[in-house]
Parts: sequence; structure tokens; C-alpha cells
Amino acid sequence: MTDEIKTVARRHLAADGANLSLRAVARDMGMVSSALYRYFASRDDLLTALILDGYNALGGAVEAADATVTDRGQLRARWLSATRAVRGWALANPAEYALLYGSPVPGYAAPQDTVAAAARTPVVLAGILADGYASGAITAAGLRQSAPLRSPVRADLARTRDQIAPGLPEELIHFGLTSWLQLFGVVSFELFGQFNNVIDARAEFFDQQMELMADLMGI
Amino acid sequence: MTDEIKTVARRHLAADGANLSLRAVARDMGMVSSALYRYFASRDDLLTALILDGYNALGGAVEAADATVTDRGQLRARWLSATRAVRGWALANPAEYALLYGSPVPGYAAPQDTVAAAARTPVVLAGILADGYASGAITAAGLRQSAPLRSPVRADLARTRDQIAPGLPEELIHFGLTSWLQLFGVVSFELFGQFNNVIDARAEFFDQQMELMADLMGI
DNA sequence: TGTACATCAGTGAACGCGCGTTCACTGATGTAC
DNA sequence: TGTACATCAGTGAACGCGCGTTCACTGATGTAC
Repeated sequence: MTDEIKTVARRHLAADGANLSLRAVARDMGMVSSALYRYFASRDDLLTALILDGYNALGGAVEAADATVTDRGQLRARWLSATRAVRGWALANPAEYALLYGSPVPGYAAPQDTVAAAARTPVVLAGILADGYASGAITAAGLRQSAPLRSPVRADLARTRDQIAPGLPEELIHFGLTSWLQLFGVVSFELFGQFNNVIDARAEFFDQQMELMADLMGI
Repeated sequence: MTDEIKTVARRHLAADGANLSLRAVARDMGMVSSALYRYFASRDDLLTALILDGYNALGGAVEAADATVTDRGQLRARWLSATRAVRGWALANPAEYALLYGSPVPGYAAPQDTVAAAARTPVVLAGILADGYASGAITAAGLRQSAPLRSPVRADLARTRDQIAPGLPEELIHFGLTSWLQLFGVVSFELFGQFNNVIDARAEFFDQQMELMADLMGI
């Protein structure tokens, strides 16, 4: 039942953006708006549930895409498969993507519970790096990068490394973040309309960008 | 008078996000809501004016930052100055930044008039590339990039090149877009909360990323 | 210098709509003896 | 097998609020003769 509510709510999200209306959801379900309060304590609770589901759905899609590459040593194939899954999920669920990665919803504060779910996608990407580092296919020296890391940045990277991919050099984590930003930058700009009148061949452009990142990682 | 309305509206944007309310603006100005209709035909018109102003303010800040580097051959200094201006403006005007680069406002369709204003920032960045190409400091061969461009992507890049930086090879335009995505990716993720619990040293991290892009451009 | 008129910024009431949340309630279903 | 009771999903009315937009209007200011 809560699942049905969430399904309808997701449909509304697509139409109205983050201005999700409880009453509209209830109307669509043929219920009276107060009935929803049996399942969610408030509108914010429903939003939180949708955000959590979104991170999990995206994370699951990325994990599955990575897992389709049976030869785990094929790092480039894994990278392309995983990143395409991000774009694919985002295009299929644009409103949910905007909820996760777009401008914050005014007046809504995301609870800490979402952190673990939000990390699933970065964990997959970091896993590819970590496997490459373990096998010697990726090395810090091989990265096409030259400026030395500033020490406060290094500290942030070390902390992130310990949470997500223990053992990797900070330089690799840094490049992982660069790729992560590039990945979500491309997807967000495509979804948020910044490619209008600029890039038409969007799938090809995306692949081109992701291959560039793979080249720069040396995989 | 329209300026005063826009100033108050900008203040409200900061509090309510894109759910800008005409009545709230009027209330803050000590006017009755219908009075605003003497200055703006509708709420969408006001939003459009704010978006246009935003693009122009950002573009102006970036142009000014680029212009502070008097030795025009100092490409890296110009790149860092211009990109820092983007971040600086975004941090100073987060709500307007979100209006320009965040998730689209539901039900609002941006008119074509904003295109020229929106292009000001990319034009500055492309100008740095173009100057480097003209002086021989930047070459397509020198880019740390290897995958050849797919032909539909090449066509998009050629079209963009003709509008923004005639004469540059497509490879350079491509790398310009990569840098542009990286720049706005970092700024958006910082502003939209994705760096929480990940990156604390934000100014340093930003510089690190922009230096990395400069390194990759070979400037 | 004084009167008649036009301009126009801003008013106030109204229309018709939407929202989140609360609260006492109905009425069907399941459980216990 | 039958009755009494508890559970609980969903109702319907209400509260108090907000919104964009229209429309006839007031009343001050400026202009023309």
C-alpha cells in the first residue's frame, strides 16, 4: 500500500517537479487526502521515502550494469557500462534524478539516513578503480595529472577513501571524484536543458566524455 | 521601480527557491499584489527577467575576472580567475545560480531571449582557448586525450565552434566542453549539497580541479 | 495665473483555486470467549 | 455456533492559510490652453 502511494507520487513528481502535492496523490488513488497520513507522517516523510528509493534504484541499476561485465579485469567496459547505467536511469526517471541531484527542495532537509543509499553508486565506481589498482592496471603515476594535491584536499580525500575504497592513494581518489563530477555534470546538464542548441548527439557525446575519462585513468 | 521589484524578488528566491510568490514580493514592498502587474505581465515574466539578469550578472563577473589578467598570454591565470569568478558568483547568489543551472522550474519554459546572455560565460572560456590556439600555446595534439571524435559529436562541436570560437579544431572545442562541464559540475555539486560529508576544503578542492583541467589543456 | 483634462501608479475587493494537517467518525474485518 | 469486542483503513468536514490574475476604482501629478 505504501508502495502504491510511492508509485503514484513518483508519477506526480514527473509532472510537477518537487512541488509534490499530497492531495493530488490521494486524488489519483481515489482516496481522501487525510488517508495518506496512515502511511506517511507528513509530506516530508513521503519525499524522504522517494529520495531513499531513488538512490537505491539508481545504485542498484549501476551495480547490475557493472556486474554484467563478467571479465572483471575489463575495467574500461565496466566503467562504460556503469556510467551508461547512470545516464539511462536518469533519462528514464528525470524527476527523481532532479530530486536527488538537482537544486535542493526549498524547506526540505534531507535526513542522514540517505547517506548509505546515496553512496551505492560512488562505491561501484570506486570499486572499478580499486580493482584496477589491485591488479596494477591503474597507478597513481599513470594518471594524466600533474598538480600536486593541496594538503586540506588530501585530508578530505583520505577520509573519503577510508569510507569507500580503503587502501587507494589519494591521487586515485581525486581522479575518481573528477570522473564522478564529469559523469554527473554531463547527465545533469543534459537533463536540465543546458545542452539545448549545443549538443544534439547526446548518447554519443556522453560516451565520448566517458571514454575520455577512461583514457585519462589509463584503462 | 522594476529594478526594485527584481531586487526584492531575488531576496525571496533565496528563501523559497523557485517557488517565487508575486504576493510575497508585493507584500515586502508594501504594495498590493495587483500593483506588480503594471511592471510585469505575469509571474513567468518576472522569472524570465530574473533569469536574464542572472546570466548577465554571472557573465559580467566572469568577463571582469578574465580582464583582470593584464598579460593576456597568461592563460592559466586567466582560466583560474574566470572559473573562480563562476564559483564566487554562485556562492554569493545561490538561489539565482539554482534558477539558471539547477533543475528546471516546473511549468516554466525559458524563452529564447536568454540564449545570448547565457552564452557570455562560455564565450569567455572559449576566448581563453582561442587565444592559446592563436599563439600556439594550445594545440589539439597537445591535449591529453586520445579517443577520436565520433562524427555526430564532431558535427555538434563544429556548430558550436562556429557560434562561439570560429577557427578552433573540434578537439579543442570538445575539451572546452569537458572543462565547462567540470567547472559547473563542481560548483553545482558544492551548492546542491553533494559535497556534504565528502569535501570540506571546498575552495581548495575547486582550485585543485580547475588546475587539473588547466594541466590537461596544457596551459 | 487659473482651469480642464489626461495620464497613470497604485488600491481593494473578488474569483476560483490549491495546499498540509487535524479530528471525530464510520463501518468492515478479524479475534476471543 | 454465536455474540461482544477490538482493530484499523478510510471518510468527510473543517481550519487557516496561500496563490495568480482581473477589474473597476481613486487620487495625485503633470500638461495644454
